[in-house]
This record gives sequence, C-alpha cells and structure tokens, in this order.
Amino acid sequence: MQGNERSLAARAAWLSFIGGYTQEEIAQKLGLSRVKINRLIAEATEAGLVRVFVEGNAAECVALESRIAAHWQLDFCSVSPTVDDNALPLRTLAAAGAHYLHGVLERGEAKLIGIGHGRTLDEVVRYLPRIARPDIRFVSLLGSLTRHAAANPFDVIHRLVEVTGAECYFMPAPFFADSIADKKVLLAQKSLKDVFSLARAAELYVVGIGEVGSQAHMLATGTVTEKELREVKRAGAVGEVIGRFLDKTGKAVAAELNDRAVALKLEEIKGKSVVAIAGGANKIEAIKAVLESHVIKGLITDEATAKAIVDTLDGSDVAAGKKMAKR
Amino acid sequence: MQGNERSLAARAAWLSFIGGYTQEEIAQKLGLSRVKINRLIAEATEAGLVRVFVEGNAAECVALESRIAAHWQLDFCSVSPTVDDNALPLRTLAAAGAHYLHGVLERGEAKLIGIGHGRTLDEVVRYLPRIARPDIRFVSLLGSLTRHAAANPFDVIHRLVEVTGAECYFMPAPFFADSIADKKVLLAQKSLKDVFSLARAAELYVVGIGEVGSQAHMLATGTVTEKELREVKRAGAVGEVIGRFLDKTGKAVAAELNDRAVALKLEEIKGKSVVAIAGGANKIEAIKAVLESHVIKGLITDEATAKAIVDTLDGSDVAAGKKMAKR
DNA sequence: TCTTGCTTTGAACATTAGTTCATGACTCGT
DNA sequence: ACGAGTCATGAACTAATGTTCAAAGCAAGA
Repeated sequence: MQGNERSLAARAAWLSFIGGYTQEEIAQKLGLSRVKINRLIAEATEAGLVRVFVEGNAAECVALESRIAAHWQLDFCSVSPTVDDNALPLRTLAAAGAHYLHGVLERGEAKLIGIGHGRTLDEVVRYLPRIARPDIRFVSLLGSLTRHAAANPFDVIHRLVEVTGAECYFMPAPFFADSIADKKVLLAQKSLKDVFSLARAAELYVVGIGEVGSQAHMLATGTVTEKELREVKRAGAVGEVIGRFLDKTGKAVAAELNDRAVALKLEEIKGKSVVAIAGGANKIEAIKAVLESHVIKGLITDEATAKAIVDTLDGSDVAAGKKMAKR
Repeated sequence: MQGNERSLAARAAWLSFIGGYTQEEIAQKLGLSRVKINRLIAEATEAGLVRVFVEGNAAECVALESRIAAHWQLDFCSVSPTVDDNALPLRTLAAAGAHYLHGVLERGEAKLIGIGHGRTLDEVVRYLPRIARPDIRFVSLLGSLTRHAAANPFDVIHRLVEVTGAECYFMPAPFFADSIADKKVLLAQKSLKDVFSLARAAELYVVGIGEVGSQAHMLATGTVTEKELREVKRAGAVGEVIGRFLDKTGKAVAAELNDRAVALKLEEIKGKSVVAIAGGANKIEAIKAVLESHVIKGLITDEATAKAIVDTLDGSDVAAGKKMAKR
C-alpha cells in the first residue's frame, strides 16, 4: 500500500472510527464502492493506524492490582484483561503500556524519561499514538545491541522519537561488554559518561522484564549466548531487568555477565519512579523477582499473569479469600 | 450504570476492541447473552471509556475538516496535506480544488457555474484535467481587469473553456468602477445586465478569498491602489470575496470601494451553493471572516491553514463530526 | 500483437452488530 | 399486600460489516 492509497485508508478509517459514519456513507462521500472502503479500513487497521484505548478496569483486575500493589508497596499497578492466548500477551501489554505512556506524555509528567529494552517495550511504543512532545527527552538505560536484531534499545527509542518529536540519547556501546575490563574502558568514554549521567537524572524509568529460560528473548536475538544464560541460571537467576539478572529474592546474582552489562546499576534507580511493563506465563518468576527487588514502583501486566503471581502468595496480607469461590 | 456494571462494560470493551473478539465470543467467555454484551460495549463507548486514535496525515485532515464544517455549518470542507512551504500553498490548493471541480464537472452536478477570481483559482483551473463538457456554462461573477494582469477573471474562465469546451460569459466591465456613478452607468448596460442575471442563476459558485495586507494579490496586480486598500483596512476589512471586503465578523465594511465593485452582491449568492478555495498563512483572518459571513457552503483549504483556523477556536464543538446518538 | 500470470474490482453471499419489542422482575407508594 | 410504573432482558428482526469468487484490468514477456 503506498502514498495515495494509504492516505485514503487513513481518511476512511477516521470517518469510520471517529466520524461514526457507516462504510456505505463513507463510500458515497469518497466516491468509492463500499467494498473498497471496507478494504481500506481493514488495511488501515492492519497497518496499525488505528489505536484503541479502553479506560477503566474490570473489577477482578482492580482486585489483582491492589493486591499486588499492597504486597510489594508499589505506587501503582495496572492489570488488564488478557486477550492473547500465546505465551506473551503482547496485545494487552502494548495497549495498556501505550495508554500509560500516552498519559504520562500528555500530562507532561516527566521531561526526561529513561527507556529500557525488550520486545514488549517495542510493542508498547509501536502502539503509542502520535503525540507532539518536542520538550521531552528520552534516554536509553543500556547499551544497544551490536548486531542487528529486533527490539533493541535503539529501535525502541527511535520509534519514540518518530512518534513524539522528542530528543533522544543512546548508549553508544554494546548491551554486554565482552569482558569486565572492556566495560571499564567503555564507561570511561566521555560520550558514554554523558549519557549515563543523563540516564541517572531521568525522572521516570520505563523498563521491560526478561525471563531466564529457553524462551528468553535475549537468547533468540543473540544478545546472550546459551552458555552465558546457563551460567547466570546456575547462579540462581530467574529474571532480568535493565541487563541485570536477579535471583528469586530480587538480588542481583553473582555472575560475570551481570558485571559486563553496560547499563545503570539497579541501586542507581532504586527509589526513583520505575515502571515495568511485562507479562506472560514464562515471566511470572521473573516478574516476582523484580518485584522482590523493590526496584520498581509500578507494574503494568495482564490479568492471567497477575493472577498467577497473586496465586503464589499466601493469604497473609489480604482479605482476598473470596476469589476462590469461582470455577 | 454503576460499579459492577461499569466493570463488566470495561472488560467487554477491552475484549472487543483490544482483543478483537466478536460479541458472541465475549458473551460466551463472560457467560452473558450477546445482546447484553452489545449493550455493555455501547455503554462503555457512550461513557467515553473508549478512545480511538487514527494515525496518518489524512486522518488529521479529516479531523480538521469536520471541525470546520461543524463550526460554520458548511455542507462540506476539504483539507489537504500542505506540501508547499511558501506562504501561498498553491500546489496543494490547485490539486485539491481541481479534484473537486473535476468531480463536479464529471458528475454534471451543475450546468451553470459562477466563477470568481484570483491567483488560487487560476492555478486550480490550470491543474484541471481536460474533460469535455460542452453542455456546461461558466459565468464570471465580477468584472475583468482592464489592464493586462495575471489571473484576472478573464484568464480563469478562458482556461476553463479551453479545458472543457464549455460556453462562458464575461462581465464586460472593470473589476472596480472608478466611481459609484460610473458603476451605475455600467450596470445599466444591457450586456452587463444579461451576464448579471445569468450569474444570479448559477447553481454553483466557485470563489477565491483575498487577504487585506501588503501581500494582497490585488495590490500586486494593480486592481486596487495602496490608498484604496488602506481605506478598507481602516474600515475594518480583513478579507475579500468576489470584490467585497469584509470585517472579522463577516460583514461588508462601509467603504466606498465596496460599492464600486462590479460584482454580484453577497446577499445574492448567500444560501446558494458557494465554494471557496483558499489557503496560506496570510489568509487565515480573511478566510475566517468569509466563514463568519456564512456566504460560503464549502471550503477547500490546506492542512496548515485549517489547523491555524481551528487553533483560534475554543474547544466548544470538539466532538464535531461525531454522529449524534439517535433518539 | 497476443498470451500469461498477477492484481483489482464489485456483486452476491455470510457473518456480525445493532434495534425493537413483548415479557417478567423489581421498586415504591399506598 | 397490591397494583402502577420502571427497568432489564433476550428472541427476533434489521442493518452493517466482512468474505468469496468470477470477471475485468493490467503489465511483462514472447
């Protein structure tokens, strides 16, 4: 679909979704057949030109939200109905995350925002509607992948720039340095130091959470090798956030890989406004680990994941006994 | 709608819009009837819980169109993406205007068409593709320039004839008479009277809009003198349409020049099908004035101009274009 | 110029969404 | 407790949307 066609598609989609006209009416207005309009709207939808947000949450989700927020002392938690049936609920997370981020941008809540990495985050940003925000700056929290791969920090932040017109800052470095010595050298670079200090100054951090398992996205993209992953796993790692692998108590594991990550240290962002967007059956342990670390202040996830997380809790800190009744 | 209901509505809307499930599927999932789901989604939409964004240049243009059309009760409004960076977006207007005019001719919507003047209109007609229409007649709405100058009504209408093979009728008179007495004499001429009555009978009027400022095209072509322009400006004029200068409320200003124009009176075309083609940074006030006069029923403009016009509006009728809920 | 294979088109059909209306459940005042 | 009115409900219907398929259009190569 090129220029003219695309423009027509956007036009038709607008008239349909915002204008509330029927396809028949639009067809007349634009002098095309109804079928053509139907196809244009389908194309526009397909191309991701149409983004829908739903405000307000289902009661069950709200219950999960408050349970999780209370248990880990979060400032906020957002749980949305799971709609995907595959392991990674990208649709839900993209919509929920984009809704959150859009709100932040719209309210101008933060002028300098740190951005993590990952497939989920990439999807979130893809779903973000265009919003002019030239006064905001985004800064990457960790090195970019050296080899080309989907959803590396560069891509995520680049798309943010496209959509908002904001300024952005990358880490001109690999995600993991080849050795601890190499990392030292990299960190000594002025260009990196500048970005690091900018990242430290961010008012809000939006991060993804990685799992440690055969499905790990980092493995698929070649960011880490199987050997490296096995190693951190042996050290007890069950999850990852901004390049740091954590054990189930939320502590960074003692593995060389953790020291080779070109990224902010967790201590540097702890206590600040950090929001994680993550979900999926494989990530339950990882998300719990990150929650345990108390690095994050907000969590955006899906209902199935939230339920799984809550189910592993004992009933100690809630009056949540009633949800058992169903089924 | 209270708590529980609202929560269900949110879930249903989420499953529908984000999940892409059919209402039937959602009904099964939630154990409710399809009709109930339909109502829940309608309620959620009604309550403004669902926000839809359509990306793309064209979508933004459509938004501007409906906003402008609603605010000034136009029958239609066409906003095209601005491509020119100079003050007068001739390319855009020419293409959009030609597209409109071509459609009118092709559909044979009007057999007798009144034509105004101006550089924009000239450009529109230059851009018009050849289309045989010997059954259509064009009639000039105002006097031709006496001295040779670009884009006088003669040229515009002459080109129309070339392109369509239509018949045409000029005003054999200057654009402005030298005095009110002279104008009387001119109007008394049989040849002029005939054209005037033809002009009054036109089914469609296509006009340009002139600005009142140092860049005014009329000044450059010598149609009006600096002194005359200064005078109407002092009387409050901010825009011009078929030789009449209007103040910002859309009323013709009290200036002698206005009474010397050899052209139809605005009252004579008001209520009829009048379409203006105009755009450009300098013309914003002029276009607003003409819109305020409610003489025109249609406007063809460019995105930048439309945005500027809309920006001066308060948010009172934002929901424009949204079809009102049926009773 | 004539295939050949691909793309685009819209009429006809299939599915999904939206509306209406009769019904019964419920509320509230007496 | 009893009726008058209100409200929610879903079967049945209508409107809108989505899909299929045969035919037309079109471009590239022989």
